[in-house]
Amino acid sequence: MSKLVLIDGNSIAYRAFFALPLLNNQKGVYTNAVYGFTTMLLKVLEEEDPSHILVAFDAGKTTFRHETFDEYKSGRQKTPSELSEQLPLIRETLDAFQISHTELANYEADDIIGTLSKQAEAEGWDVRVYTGDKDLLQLVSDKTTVALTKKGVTNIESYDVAAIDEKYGIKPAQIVDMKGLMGDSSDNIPGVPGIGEKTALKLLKEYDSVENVLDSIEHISGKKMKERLTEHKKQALMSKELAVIYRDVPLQVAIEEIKRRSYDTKQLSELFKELEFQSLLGSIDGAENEKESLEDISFEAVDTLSEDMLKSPSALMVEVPHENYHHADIWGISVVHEDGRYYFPLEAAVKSDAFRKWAQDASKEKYTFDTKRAMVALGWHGITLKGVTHDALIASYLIDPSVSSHSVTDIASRQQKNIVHSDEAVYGKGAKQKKPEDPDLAEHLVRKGEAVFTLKPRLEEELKNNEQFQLFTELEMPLTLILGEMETTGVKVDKQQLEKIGTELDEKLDQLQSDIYELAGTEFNINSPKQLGPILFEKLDLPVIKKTKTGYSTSADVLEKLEDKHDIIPKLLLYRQVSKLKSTYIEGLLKVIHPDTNKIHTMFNQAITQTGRLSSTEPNLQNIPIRLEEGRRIRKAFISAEPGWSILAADYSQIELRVLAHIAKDEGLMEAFQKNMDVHTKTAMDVFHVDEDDVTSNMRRTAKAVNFGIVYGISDYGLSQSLGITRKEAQEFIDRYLASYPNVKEYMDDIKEEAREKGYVTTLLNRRRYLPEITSKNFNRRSFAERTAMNTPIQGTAADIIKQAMVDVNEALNNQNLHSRLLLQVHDELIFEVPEEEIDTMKELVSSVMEKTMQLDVPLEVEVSYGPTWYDAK
DNA sequence: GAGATCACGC
DNA sequence: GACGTACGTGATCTCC
Repeated sequence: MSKLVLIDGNSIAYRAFFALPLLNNQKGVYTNAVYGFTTMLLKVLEEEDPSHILVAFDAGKTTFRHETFDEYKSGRQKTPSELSEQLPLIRETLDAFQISHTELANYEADDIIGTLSKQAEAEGWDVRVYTGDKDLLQLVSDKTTVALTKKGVTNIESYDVAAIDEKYGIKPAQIVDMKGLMGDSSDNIPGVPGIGEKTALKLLKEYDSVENVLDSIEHISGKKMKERLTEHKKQALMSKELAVIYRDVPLQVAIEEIKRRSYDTKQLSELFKELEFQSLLGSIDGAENEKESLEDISFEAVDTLSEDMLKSPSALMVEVPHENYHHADIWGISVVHEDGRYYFPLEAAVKSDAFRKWAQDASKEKYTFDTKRAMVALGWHGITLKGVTHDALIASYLIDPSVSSHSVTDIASRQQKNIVHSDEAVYGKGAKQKKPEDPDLAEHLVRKGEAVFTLKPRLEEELKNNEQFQLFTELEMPLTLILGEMETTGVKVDKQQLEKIGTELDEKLDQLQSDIYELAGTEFNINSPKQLGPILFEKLDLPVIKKTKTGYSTSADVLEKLEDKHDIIPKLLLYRQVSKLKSTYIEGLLKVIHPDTNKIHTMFNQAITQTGRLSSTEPNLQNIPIRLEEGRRIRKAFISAEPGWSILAADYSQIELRVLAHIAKDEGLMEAFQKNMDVHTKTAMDVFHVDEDDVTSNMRRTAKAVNFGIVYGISDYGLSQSLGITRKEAQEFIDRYLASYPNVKEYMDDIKEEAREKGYVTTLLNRRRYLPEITSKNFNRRSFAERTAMNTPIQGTAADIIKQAMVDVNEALNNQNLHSRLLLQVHDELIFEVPEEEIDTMKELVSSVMEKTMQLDVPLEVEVSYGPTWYDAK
């Protein structure tokens, strides 16, 4: 059975362009529409598996419709140049896919599609049309269906005859009559003034067509309506005519010629590389097997190491293929320096005194990619890696934190050095990942080493150009080692304690579950929003507050609004809270207790966030509950590894707002900190113009939310959500805030201007974040970029400070030969384990080092607390 | 395996 | 006509 897919090229490109942020490659070529178009194309090819396919484009400005109506499509906004530039690239992509595309002077893409679908139907084929334009619904028949883009590009809604009947109550052929009556503002088709979709459909249900409606004007009720129809008779007929797709276009392509061909893998992968569509490279059949040919590279694979193979400086690659490097599986090691390239298996390294000595010698310089991974994995094999002076991962991240992949391969290709295959190409991906044959693995690791070695000067040069070299060598590189030590040390957890809490939670869950079933009058999966929605909003008939794209929203903020409407609601909220604790924190944490150490070893990602903060995974120890007592108890399971030691927590008080006060040099705000006031109360005083004693709890709550908004860069919308007020009211609070703190206002304006001029913003230590969308014509994207511009220097500087504090504290611990150990960092706090006899020293030392780490115009304040468990350190 | 929804921390 | 709202991680459900 033949199946023809027809794609409305301009329409889909248009949708893709607006659905995606304005992406561009290194050369500054915009690619978002091409990307969106291509993802849709890949999905269509896979899902439809068509035998024939063609993409139709509009040609030129005028078509035969302009002869009927010279105002046709006039008044339309010009296509943005960022989009029209991409249309040739889309055609190029289609060529690489070997998919036919065509356009024809005097006709629109619609007409080409109409003509080919007619021909295909005559042959008895199935036809499927992809477009964002409802006009094409008129082509729907027994053989033809239309896929309309709903949201974005890949989210589509499919229309057959029944679906059109359901939605509009008319036949496909009547779509043009509908247009004739209601018109189409986007094409400047006038229709009949005063008639919209509703009225048009009502008339058509009774009279079938525009012609019949006009012939029956006297029977139609309503004086106004009669007048309108009489007066605009001609216009209605013309509008209908304009909407009719012409299905006998003199096409040059014969239908047999648009047979689907297999695509040109080489051309396509080259194009994707050029456009930097890394994620799509993998989805091209054959691309992962067919590695591009790289220039030969010579190396030695050895089983015994000698000293002359290990020089200073060398690139050192330790391949730890599994995401979690605490399990220490190492596939192989390569060393590359000026005089040679070597590959050897882990066993060779472990048994080699020469390697151990070299690796542990801080004076032997090493360049790596992801030092922490290599360091921790080697550490598990008893080798303490030292002397790393350059980490390409960290360098790449500092140069531009937004790039989606910092792999060796991608860093190399960004520097125009195609000398290393992707890991995916060599190892496969996902479940298919496997260790390749020895020579292939060896060559791959050597290539990575070669890339790291040769790219080092280029990356350093970029860092220096950005004035980030100091940030790199004196902050982030030392920090990597500290994080590695923290991860290797791990945190002791009391397994029995976790299990005990788990049992209690289970009992609660059982009780809640049966209560909920009883209140609902039925049993269902409470964890499924899809099942919960209908029960709440249909069976129990509660008011619908919010919908998601797949159904009713049942999120906590919705449920809170319904709290006193039904007894089931508080039970649900509690159920959610308890089951989150059980699954994420009890079961999740028990799962990641390392069998060898009985501790939890998280991994801090130092190269992921856009602001410079760290993140934590497997498990995430930066989101252990604290707000609600029920969850806070989880912290009782976090204990010190040594008997009698304590957990000590030191947190910066209001660090972001202090940073803001410093950056903006705002007197009102600075006063709050210089006098050590409660900052939210102070904000309430300034915003509401009242004395301290007259600040109500509600005023303070509002002020706190506004401060929160400032720190996290939320919008008026975000603030309105958190305070449960209207957007307008939220904006008023923001305006009052800025009026109270004029220098903050000035800072906000200046930083936006700076972002527009430079294209990026920086933190106190020159961390950088690019904001290309700050000049976007799209209001939402531009606004988002502006909020980011205001927020990133604040949050990023706070991140700089605590990172610097970690380096300083670590140095102090070493200098004073203390046994206390840094365990965790949670954005504004540091967690240590401390022997009894060092408690007093540490209380003093940690707070003074943290407070002195950076000299701001306002004092930094640190609060220290400690106890036998993390819970008690409050 | 991917995407949607929900929830936790800062 | 577009359209989505601080970030990052993780669990579960659902559909393919």
